[in-house]
Amino acid sequence: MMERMARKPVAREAVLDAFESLLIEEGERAATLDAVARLAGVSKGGLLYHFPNKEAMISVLLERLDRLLAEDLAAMAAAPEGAAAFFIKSSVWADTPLDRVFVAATRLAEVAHQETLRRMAAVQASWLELLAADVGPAMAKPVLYMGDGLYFNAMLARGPGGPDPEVGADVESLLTALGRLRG
Amino acid sequence: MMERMARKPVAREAVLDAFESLLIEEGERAATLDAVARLAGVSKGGLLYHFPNKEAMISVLLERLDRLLAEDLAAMAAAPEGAAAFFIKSSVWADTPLDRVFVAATRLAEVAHQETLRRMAAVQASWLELLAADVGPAMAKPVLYMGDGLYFNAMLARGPGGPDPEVGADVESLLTALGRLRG
DNA sequence: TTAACTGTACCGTCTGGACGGTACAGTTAG
DNA sequence: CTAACTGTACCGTCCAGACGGTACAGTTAA
Repeated sequence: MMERMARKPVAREAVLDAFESLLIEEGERAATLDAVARLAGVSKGGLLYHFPNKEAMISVLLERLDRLLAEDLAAMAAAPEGAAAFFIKSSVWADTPLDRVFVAATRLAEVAHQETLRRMAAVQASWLELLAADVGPAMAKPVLYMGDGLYFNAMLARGPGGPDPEVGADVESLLTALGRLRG
Repeated sequence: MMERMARKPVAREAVLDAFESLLIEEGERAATLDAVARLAGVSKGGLLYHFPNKEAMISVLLERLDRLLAEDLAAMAAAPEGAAAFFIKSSVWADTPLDRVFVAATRLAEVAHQETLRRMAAVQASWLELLAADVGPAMAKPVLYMGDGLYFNAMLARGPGGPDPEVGADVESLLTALGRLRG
């Protein structure tokens, strides 16, 4: 098979990972092109070779989000414990690839990045649909909001290198609550 | 009564309100000193006359938050429908002074502003305490998270001049859910 | 087989603008 | 007279992005 590329673009993935990390750990303001290039171990020129501008970097990150989210939605729909329980459990930070892109995207949404906001809204709608199929349309929003609230609080709790709080007990109480909502 | 000031510092409140508005509607990055001064109808020199630096502006905004929050907590504790129902109802965006400072503070927390993060954590703890007194310690977190999730989603839904979604139905379903959690 | 060439994957530097903040001289109004 | 401003000019830093290179893998043609 012929190789179209002279060398493998190792920098490209490294840059994307670095961008994601900076968004997660230090917020959008810290995720400058210079900082991303530095963390990725790439020169700024090299970064801009792969991503002509910052917007392009964001857009590729959102593609990564879409891809991982599609997998997650499939798993949620097929979860034996039910979509709602799956959703609650997966609302806790576990440092999975999906968690990482999702939080990174949240950082962008926070600074009112339009395209990101649109995608996040679509994501919420998808989740709501699956939840409604599981717990009924009336209780879908309460469940969605419980999960989102868990996420929200975990995000607020992040300091610089802050230890992730013991959310295990929280998940337990949310699952108990879920049982009551199911009635 | 003697007037110590030659004129009333009208600019001061105007600046603070403008800062708040910019944080809410356009995010932290847009809330630059120049932008704040412009929106407040004040010169940049005038702004810096009252607030020697940006940090000072933030700190006065957080004082405003503390003040309004203390009132809200008192109302929540005394609410006839119960603290939890009061909390859910007040988790919806109503453009009250408290809503405004709170969302503004959230924007600062989002960019990892340390002092803001500390205050927000304290706020959550206060709410949790009152909720636990109302619905019991086991169901306090689920209720807290439902309210936070509502807030979180409202924030994500904000576009430029985006119409606030019909959250009335959401509140209804959350109150229904609250009833089941109590039962 | 090898020299000439092509395209990809980078590197390092520079520029123009924005931002936070300083300084300070003047103006208005109680 | 003094507090509350306005307005402008400026500084240092940081940032997005442009630009001109370099290194080298693969391709082509003599």
